[in-house]
Amino acid sequence: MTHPNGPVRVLIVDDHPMVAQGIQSVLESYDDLLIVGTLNNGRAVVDQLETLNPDVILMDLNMPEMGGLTATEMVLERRPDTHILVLSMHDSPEYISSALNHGAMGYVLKDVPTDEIKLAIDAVMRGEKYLCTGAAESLAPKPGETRESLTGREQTVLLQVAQGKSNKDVAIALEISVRTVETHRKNIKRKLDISSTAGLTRYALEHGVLQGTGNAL
Amino acid sequence: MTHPNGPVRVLIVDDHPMVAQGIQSVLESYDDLLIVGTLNNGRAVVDQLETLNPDVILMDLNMPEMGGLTATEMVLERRPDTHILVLSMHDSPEYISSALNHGAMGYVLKDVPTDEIKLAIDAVMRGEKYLCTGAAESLAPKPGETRESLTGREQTVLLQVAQGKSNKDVAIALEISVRTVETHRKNIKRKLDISSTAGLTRYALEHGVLQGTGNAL
DNA sequence: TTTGGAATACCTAGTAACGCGTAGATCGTA
DNA sequence: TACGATCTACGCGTTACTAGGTATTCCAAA
Repeated sequence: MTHPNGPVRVLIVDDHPMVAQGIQSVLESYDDLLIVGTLNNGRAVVDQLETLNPDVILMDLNMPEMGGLTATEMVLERRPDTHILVLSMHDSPEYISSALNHGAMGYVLKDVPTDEIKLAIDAVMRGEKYLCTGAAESLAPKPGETRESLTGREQTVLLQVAQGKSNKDVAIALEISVRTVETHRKNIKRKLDISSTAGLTRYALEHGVLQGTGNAL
Repeated sequence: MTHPNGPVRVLIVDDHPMVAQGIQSVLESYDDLLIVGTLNNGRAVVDQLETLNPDVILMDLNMPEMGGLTATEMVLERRPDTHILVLSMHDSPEYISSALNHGAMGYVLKDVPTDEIKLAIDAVMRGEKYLCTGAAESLAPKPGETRESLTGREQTVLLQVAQGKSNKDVAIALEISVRTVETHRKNIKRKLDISSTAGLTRYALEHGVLQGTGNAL
């Protein structure tokens, strides 16, 4: 650690100035925290990592230029003992587990009370993982609802379908037979209990399967 | 006006505490503003309108219980000279014009610099409408892209389609013939230059046609 | 080595949607 | 009143998707 007993160096990353400002004003009142900067995209984080030398990064996910997930990976490659705490509006399990898989130490929803951020920072600085209430609930397997998870190939197909491609288009793109695409699509619908293409698209949109995709229709 | 020369009474409404806190911390530095409260849903605004007596309401759109549009309408019914300034992440023309049609005096995107909020407040208090840069650009008709707008009926059909209904379902729901639904659908696709159902769904989701709809697939 | 999931592919029949086109009924307004 | 826009509706041939299946290959785990 670079801070035997000094304040925890916190970097705030969010493309919405209002959010960044809000977090900053909350954290400024704690004298064991030092805000070393606020940035608005992932690229800037990677660029200024050495200079700012943060212990904890509060990282938004959806940002222009470079998203939070990519930035998280790149930061951890360069400085593996940085503690990354993801801040996000999205509470779907796909987002949360994806963030954790990319190396984030915690996940806090933007609709939690502001002082919970301090709890999260303390936790990750102790080396613990931290999930806010909503995030933990979302990840927990629900009793009656053992959601059958999609295989990798099925997610790929779902992504394509949600982008507006026909079965034939998907078949060409993935270099497989149309029949195969039909089978995957059939299985996806069965697993998710969705009957329409519109439903598939909404699922993909709401569960982050499309993350990193452009918005072209 | 209830404030001949006193400070402007500002009410902040946002379901994300971090955003509310951020706005508050920005506005607290202006001594001609008085923050009379922060609420997290539209219902609370309507309930406490008399008590808080705000001159300006900074209103988020997407909130649980009661959204910003409904709240705006209800507030203006009760106190027509309240100035409502919408704060939103969404920059699609549908959102913006919808907000203005519901009586909002201004529209500010959440990704603008924080001090622009003060400009917006000053503007609406002078009785002017205020659109932040991104919002104004989004509303302005683009030269090469004279987006043909959807008729009311077409929006209705689009909503149904995006909810996952088949043409037949829509026909039953709207009590019209399947042929008619097909025609509307055809015209919508032509106008928006979209070829797939998935595209329609994404358009509906991203442009707020589905606002106020539950999330059931 | 056997088992099982995943990915691949095909069959059949039926239903839905698409892409052309055409056209009557309203309604507001120029 | 005549025009334009909107909403409504239909024909017809083609293509796409759906809902039941079954089956083969591959690879990893038991």
